[in-house]
Order: sequence, then structure tokens, then C-alpha cells
Amino acid sequence: MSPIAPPTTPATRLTDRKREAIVQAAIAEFSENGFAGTSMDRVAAAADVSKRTVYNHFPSKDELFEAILAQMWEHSHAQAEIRYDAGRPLRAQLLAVLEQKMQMLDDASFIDLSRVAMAELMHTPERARALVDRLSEKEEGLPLWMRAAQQDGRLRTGVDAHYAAHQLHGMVKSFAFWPQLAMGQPPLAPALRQQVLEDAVDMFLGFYAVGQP
Amino acid sequence: MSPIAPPTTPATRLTDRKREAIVQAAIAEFSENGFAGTSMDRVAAAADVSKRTVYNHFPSKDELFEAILAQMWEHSHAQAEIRYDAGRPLRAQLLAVLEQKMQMLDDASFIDLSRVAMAELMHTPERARALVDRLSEKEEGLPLWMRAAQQDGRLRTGVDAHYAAHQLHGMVKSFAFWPQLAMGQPPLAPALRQQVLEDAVDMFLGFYAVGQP
DNA sequence: TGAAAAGTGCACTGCACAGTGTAGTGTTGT
DNA sequence: ACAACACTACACTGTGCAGTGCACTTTTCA
Repeated sequence: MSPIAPPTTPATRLTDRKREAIVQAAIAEFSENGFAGTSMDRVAAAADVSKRTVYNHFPSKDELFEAILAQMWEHSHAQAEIRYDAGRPLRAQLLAVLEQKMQMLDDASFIDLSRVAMAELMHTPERARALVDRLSEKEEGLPLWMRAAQQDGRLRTGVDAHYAAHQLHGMVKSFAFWPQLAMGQPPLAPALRQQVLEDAVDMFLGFYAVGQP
Repeated sequence: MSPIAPPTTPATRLTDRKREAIVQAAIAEFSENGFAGTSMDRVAAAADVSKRTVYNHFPSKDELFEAILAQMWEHSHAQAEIRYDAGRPLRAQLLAVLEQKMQMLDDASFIDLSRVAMAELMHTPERARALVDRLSEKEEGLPLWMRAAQQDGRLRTGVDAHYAAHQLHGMVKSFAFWPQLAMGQPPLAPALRQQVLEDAVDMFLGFYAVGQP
């Protein structure tokens, strides 16, 4: 499986190396076999660590799982917000926003995060909701951009920005995220990826743009 | 969980009633706890049936699971194809097609099928592929319609019908399917549902229709 | 260099579960 | 009414796993 975090610091201290090995092994095992299907013995073996050490770092299987989720979550954070710019064409700006979003969606580690989390949380809707809420915080960028464009008179008003943003995201995700997540399809080829992005933006602007963008 | 199949025939024979009870209980348990998280004892208890009876009907947990998948699959079949009609406005036809698709996506039992299947098959890509292939057979209607509309000169040509159909489907699914599947969100409210459909069609036609539809 | 911290191997408890065998009771069709 | 069939209760095997306790070795760092 993909090594979510090529450790930022080589982590020379033994404890840290061990801990990292455990986390990486756990990510691999959990994404491959799911939560229930993964045993702590296997994790320990895969991490080349004694089972006891695993338990010295993580008091229980659940806490190991949570820790992993947290870590993966952290590593999908490197995103700068793109702000609305009244001077640039809408098309170019939207493409930039989606390009950035795509970078995240396309990332193998993000897919893994989502897959593992979802596989487990699918059965426990309460906890799922919490995670989903945190995930959707990351989707604030586009709505903000759109509200700005609306106030600038370049996008139709009277439409909820979140709704419209969801529409645009949906067009991209249905190609570049859901199929990969749900049925393990490979990432989009660069050409197709570009096509998807441009079509989505053009379709969107054709519907929402005021005047000719 | 939702009772996928209100038995077509009341199934007065004891054996049949027992079998049905087992299947229903298994669907509920599997969708709630996943495959690994479900025990045959629990299924038996939930079905109000002795464990031995479960094993008399289904030789193993795996075969029970397969049988359920097959049954759920069967019950999501009641769909008539909508054919392209040169005499009707594109908008109305597409709305009808999507309305029909929506009926399927919105159906609790279809969601359950997808969720259960996915939760399990997410970890076994080979088998997942097979299921996905069967699922996408169900998505043939729209591409066919679109090719017909292209040949009739009312939709832009030079675009792969499957690709365009995926775009349209994507706009709908990202509201009415994926969120429900992945994060257990409730089905769309009727008003929103209608809005989603109309926006999707309008956006789509604005991009692909030839002349003013 | 020596004490504290961390890792190791291993044996062990307790539990949950898949699956089976059996002896006996209820159901069904003739 | 009776034979074939299905359901049940229950006990039982074997396995895999979460989590612990312990005596011992290695690493760290002051």
C-alpha cells in the first residue's frame, strides 16, 4: 500500500522509528483487510516489531486505528486557499481551484484514508458523521470563491454557493474520486483529467456565469 | 434495516419462511456490521431460527453472503428502458431518464446492496471489478439515448456518449447516491431532488445541445 | 558508564466465532 | 396416521484473536 507519510524527519530515535513502522504497517493492513479483518499480531509482524511494543505505543486496536486516521488526516492538509480575483477570467480561476482539489483527490494516500475510514465508519453512522464534517471543512474554499464572484456580479445570484459548489465538485469527483475509492479504479490519465476539469468548468460557467465569461 | 424484498409470494411453507427470515436478518446484520463483524449466531438469533437451520440452508457464511448479494441484485431489476424519441424535447426526455435512474439510486434497498457489497469488496479489488461491471450494465440506457440524439443531430457529436453520460450521472449521483452510500445521509427531499435533476439536465444541455433545445 | 526507558519473546487468559453431530420435536403431504 | 422432512437445542471442536504479565536484552542519554 502507499506510504502515506515519507517521514518528515528521518526519525533517528528508535522509539520513533518503531512507532512509524507500526503506523505504516497498520495502514497497509487496515486498508487491505479492514478493521475487523486485521489482527494486531499481523500488524506487529508486518512492522517487524514485537506485539508487546505495539501495545506499548497504542493501548488498543481502536486507538491504533484512530491514531492512524488522525495521522493520515494531518498529512492531507498541505493546501493553500485560492482567493477570488476580480481581475482574472472566471474560467482560469475555477480551473486553478479544481486543479488544486484534484491534487488532493488524486492522491493515493487520500484515497486510502477515505477508503479505510469509510469501510469502517460505514457501519457506524454517528462516527461517520463526525469525520464527514471534518472532511467537508476542506470543501469551504470553493463556496467562498463563489460567493465572492456572486457579489462581484459575475455569477448568478439567488443560488446557494454550497449547492453550486457541490454541483461542480460532483462533476469532478464522479470521475476522479468515487470510482477510485469505491471500485479501486486507477487514477485518471492526465489527458482525461484535464478534459474532465475543463468540461466541468465550462458546463458550470455556461449555466451560472453572467454574460460571456 | 430496509426489507429489500417484501416476499413476492407470502411463502406459506415453513422452510421458505425460515429461509426468508434468515436472508432478511443476514441483510440487516451484514449491512450493519459488515461481513467480518457479523456472526452466524447473531444472524440465527435475529432470524429467530436455530443456528443449525441457518447452516442447513446455507453451507457457509460466505455462501450466505453470496446468496444475499444475488438476491438483492435481483430485486433491483425492475427497470424499463427509455428510448430516444425524435419528436419530444430533449429536456423532457432526459428528465424522464434521470427520474427513472433516481428511483433506483434513491431506493433504500439499492443503497444497501451497494453499501454491503462495497464494504466487503473494497478489500478485494478483483471481485469488486466483477460486481462493478454488472452494475455498469445498468448504466447503458443513457449512453444509448445519447447516441441516438447525436445521430439525430440534436446533441454535439465528437463526444463519447459514455463519457457524457457519466458526466450527467455524476451530477445526480454526487447529490443522490454517494453521500447516502458513503456517509449514510438521508435521501433527498423531493423539492431538492427535483432541483438537482433539472439543474443537471439544464447544465448538460447548455453544454451539449445543438441550437436551442 | 550506569540507570532509566524502550523493545523482545513467550506463555497465558479469556473470549468469540465458524462449523458439526446428535437426539429429539414439530410440520407437511399423502 | 404415517413417513419424510425440516427445525431445534445443545454440546462440542478447533481456531484466531485482543490483551496482559514477566523476565530479559538493547538503546538512550545524562
